[in-house]
Amino acid sequence: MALGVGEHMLDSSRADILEAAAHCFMERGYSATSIDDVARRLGATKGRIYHHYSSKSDLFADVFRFGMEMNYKAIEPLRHSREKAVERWRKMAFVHVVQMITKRQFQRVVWEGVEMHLRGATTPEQRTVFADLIGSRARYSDVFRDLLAEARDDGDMAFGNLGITNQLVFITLNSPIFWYSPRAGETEGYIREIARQIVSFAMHGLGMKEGNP
Amino acid sequence: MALGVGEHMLDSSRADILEAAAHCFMERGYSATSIDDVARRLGATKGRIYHHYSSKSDLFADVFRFGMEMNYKAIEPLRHSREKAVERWRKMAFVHVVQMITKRQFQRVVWEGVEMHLRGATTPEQRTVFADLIGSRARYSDVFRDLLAEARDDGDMAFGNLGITNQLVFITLNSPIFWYSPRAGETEGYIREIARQIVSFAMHGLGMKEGNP
DNA sequence: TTGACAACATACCCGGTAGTATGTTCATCA
DNA sequence: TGATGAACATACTACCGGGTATGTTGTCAA
Repeated sequence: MALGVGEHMLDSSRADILEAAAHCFMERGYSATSIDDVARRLGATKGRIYHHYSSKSDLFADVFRFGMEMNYKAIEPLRHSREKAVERWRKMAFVHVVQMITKRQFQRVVWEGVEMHLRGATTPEQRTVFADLIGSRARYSDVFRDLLAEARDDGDMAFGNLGITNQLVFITLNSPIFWYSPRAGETEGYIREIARQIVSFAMHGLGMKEGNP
Repeated sequence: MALGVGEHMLDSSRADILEAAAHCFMERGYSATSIDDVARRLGATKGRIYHHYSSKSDLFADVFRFGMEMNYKAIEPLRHSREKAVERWRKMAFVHVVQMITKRQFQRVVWEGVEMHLRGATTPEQRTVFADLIGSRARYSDVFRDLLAEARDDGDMAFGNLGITNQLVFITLNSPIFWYSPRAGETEGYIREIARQIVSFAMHGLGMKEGNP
C-alpha cells in the first residue's frame, strides 16, 4: 500500500490529497483556496486533510516539495551527460518545459511559493519550512544558470548579464503554466512541438550560433 | 483640485487610495489584502475607501484600469510612427518594459487581474466589470502582436506560431514585475540599461536580423 | 474476541474581514 | 448664518474559514 517516492514514503491517500490541493491552489491561488475546497474536490471533509497535515501552509509546502521532486527527477538523467553545455542545456530546458505543461498544477504552486517568499508573505514559522524549499528551487535554477555560463565560455552562446538573462530564460520556459490550456485530445507530439518552439525562442534569445536540427 | 486623467477626473484623494491599494495588492495579492491593510497604509480607516469605492473588487478594478491607462499613454506617441514595424515594435517594447519597472505596483495588479479572469475566479457581477478591462488589456496585447506579424511579413523577424510567440515575448517583457527589486539610488540610466537587455533578448528570440545599434 | 490504533467524519469555536449604519467635521453657498 | 452635503471616522454585524475536539468505523495483531 505504500509507494516509494524519493526519500520519504507517500501512501496513495496522501497522493490524492496532493493532487486535489495542487488543482485548487492552481485555480484559485493559496489564500483564496480553503481547506474545505480541497476536501470537496476529494469528496471528503476537512478531517481527512488535517489527519495528514497540521496546517494549510504545511499542505501547501508539501505540494511545493512534490513539484520540485518531479523537476529534479525529470532532468536528473541529463545533468551529467558528456555533451557540450549548450546541448545539455537545450535538452534539460526541453524536459523542463514539458514538465511545466504536463504537471501544471504542481508547477503553479511552486511558482506561487517562490512569490510568497519573495514578497515576505510568510510567518516566521513558515519561513523555516519554506527555506528548504526555496533553497531547493534556487539550486535547481542554478543548475541551468551554470550551464549558461559554461556555454557562453564555450562560445556557443552570447548574452549580457548572466543573472538577468537567467531570469528571462527561466520565465520564458515557465510561461506555459500561465497561458497553456489543455486541449481535448492533445497528443504528446502536440505538447512536444510547443515545447520545441519555446526552447527555440529561448535559445535564440541566448544568442546561440546554430538553429534547431 | 481636480486633475484630468484620461477621460474621467481623478481627484488627489482617489489617487492616493489607488497608490496605496496598488502597493498592498502587489505585496500580498488580492485576496490576502484586506481593506484595512490599504487604509492602514493610508493612515486612514475603511470609511475613506468605502466612500470612494463600493467594494473591494471595485477598488481592484480601478487600480487595474489606471494601470492600463498608463500603458496606453506610454506607447501612444509611438504607435503611428512611420518607421518600419520592427522598429516601432522595438521602441514600444522598450517603453513597455520601463513601465513594468517604474510602475510595478500597478502592473502587478494588471497581471493578477488577467490571472483572476483566466482562472474564472470572479463572481458573475465582477465579470461584467472585468470584461472591459480584460478587453482593454487584450487590445493592448494585440497592438504588439500585429506589429510582430507585420515585421515578419517585412522579413525583419522569423518565428513560429504567432500566438505562442507573442505570449513568450509578452511574458519576457513583463517579467521585471516579478524579479526586479528597486535598488537604493537607482538611476534612470540603470533602469534603461536593464530594459535594453530585456528587449535585446526578446528581439533575438524573435529571430531579428540586426543587432542593437 | 477484543482492544488498540489508523483513518477518517462531525460538530464546534473563534478570529479576521467585507460590508453597513451612523456619527462628526468642515467647507461652500444661498 | 445656517443649512446642506462631501469627506471622512467610529462602531457594529454577519459570515467565512482555519483550526480543534470529539465521535465513528474498519482493520489487524495478540
